[in-house]
Amino acid sequence: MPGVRYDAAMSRSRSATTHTQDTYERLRADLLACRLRPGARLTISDLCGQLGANLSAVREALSRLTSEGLVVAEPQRGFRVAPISADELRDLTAVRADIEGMCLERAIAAGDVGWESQLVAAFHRLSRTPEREPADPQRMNEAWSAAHSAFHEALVSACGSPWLLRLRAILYAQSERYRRLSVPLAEVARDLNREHQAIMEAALARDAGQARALMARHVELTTRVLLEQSWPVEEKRASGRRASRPAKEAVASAA
Amino acid sequence: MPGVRYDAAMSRSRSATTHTQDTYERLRADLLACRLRPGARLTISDLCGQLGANLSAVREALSRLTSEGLVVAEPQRGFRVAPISADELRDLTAVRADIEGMCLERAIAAGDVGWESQLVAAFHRLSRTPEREPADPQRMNEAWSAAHSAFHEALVSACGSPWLLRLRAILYAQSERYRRLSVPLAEVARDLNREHQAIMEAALARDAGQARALMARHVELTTRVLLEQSWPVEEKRASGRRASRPAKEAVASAA
DNA sequence: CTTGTTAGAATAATAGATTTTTTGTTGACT
DNA sequence: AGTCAACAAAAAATCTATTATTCTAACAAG
Repeated sequence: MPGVRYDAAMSRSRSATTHTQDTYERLRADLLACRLRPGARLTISDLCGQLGANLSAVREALSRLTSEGLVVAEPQRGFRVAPISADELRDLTAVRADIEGMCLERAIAAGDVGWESQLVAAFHRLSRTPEREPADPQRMNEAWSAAHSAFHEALVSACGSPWLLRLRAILYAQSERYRRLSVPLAEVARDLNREHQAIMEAALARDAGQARALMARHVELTTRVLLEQSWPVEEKRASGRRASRPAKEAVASAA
Repeated sequence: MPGVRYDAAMSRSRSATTHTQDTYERLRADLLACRLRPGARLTISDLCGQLGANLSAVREALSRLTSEGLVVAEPQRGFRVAPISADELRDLTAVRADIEGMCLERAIAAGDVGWESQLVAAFHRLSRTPEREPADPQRMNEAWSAAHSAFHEALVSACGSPWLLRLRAILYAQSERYRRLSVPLAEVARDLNREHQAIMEAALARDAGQARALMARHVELTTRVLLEQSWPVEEKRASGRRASRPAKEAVASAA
């Protein structure tokens, strides 16, 4: 009787992932997209409702996010979304420019034709994806965000050092939150495609110095845009709401 | 009646920290000291018994350690101590040499006399602490380990970049596991005090180039010692035990 | 003797209930 | 009026029970 094999296949496909893992990924996406606002209190029971998960799952997911620096835990007072600040942004940008540069240099030294091809493909996809939601130009297009991440990953994928790539990934995720906040601000002004293309061409030409310089400028430009806006992203504490919403500080995607 | 204030003070002192936090710290210490061996299966219920904690606390602690790369989670199969390998050690060492160098360079540029004093103090303590347990020279002295960590932290504390220091801390912790494994191997052969002193003196002399070079050599030496030992740290799988112990792969401190 | 199957035991994942701690509010007192 | 303590409501932390999955090993068939 082949019934058993069938059952096994079903159960395996049913739980390729675990409930906690799911919750973690959704929370992480909400954090990176700033749908959960920096500094906001994260009430476990609310999150359970919004994500359809239970206490344990949410708590575990938040614990993981704590070590990633996207959430902060305060001993008997629960979790908050990690705050942001101009100082941190400056620091983060400087460090990220260095680390991305190191990765890029190694990738340029070690990359083969497979790396080149994937890079070209990632650039093509990115350049053909609109940066903002066609319906609402204030909002970033999720597909663009994914393509942008994939392009930067392709650039450094031949780096050869798992640890360097891991550090890079941490910094990229942190920067993503700030990038999201800058989107509603800088309307146009900037030709991102040209910047990306220049970095790619320097990389393909194996000009490590030029590639690093362009990458550093690319990373720093987003930061400058955000810092020049008189820093409008501070957490507003206890400001009287206009009664249009309940007293939720944070609004997740899964409501 | 002042009874209330008294109660409040008591309850506050009773729970300066949370149970989960405790569990996390103890597990982390066990991991860094390799009392939990790389690759070993981490059975939640066993850990509960050894640490006197409950499921949730252990699970949360393990989740945090997962993002730190000290533990790996396998979807429906629980947690394992993160494995080690010669390849990873080589990578880790190279990256850590770079990052420590960057931190050191910045600290040398920015450090004031307070930094110098703390560095001298940390070196003094380290140099007066025996590296190995006097009773059992195969085992590393915990106090030395703490002093070593404090010395390296003092070296870079004036770095001025929280993110760079954070990356450094991740890499330092990872290296600590390998360092522990190398202790029973390299009997003497090496004058660590002299190495540390040389780095300190270069730093105090504000010779960034020299300090970086010495730091890199320092980091790489431990690695070389370990790699030259024909890599004796692989996880032994399912080798028949001599029946002296139960089938526990991992033995924690709190048994 | 090897390979594959299956029942049972062990363990991980999930869910929910209970206990502490914090927080916000009311009311007494200066 | 303003300050401080007691109380009540909310939320976090802890603990326990239940369900689902994996692992072990015994057993049957080739």
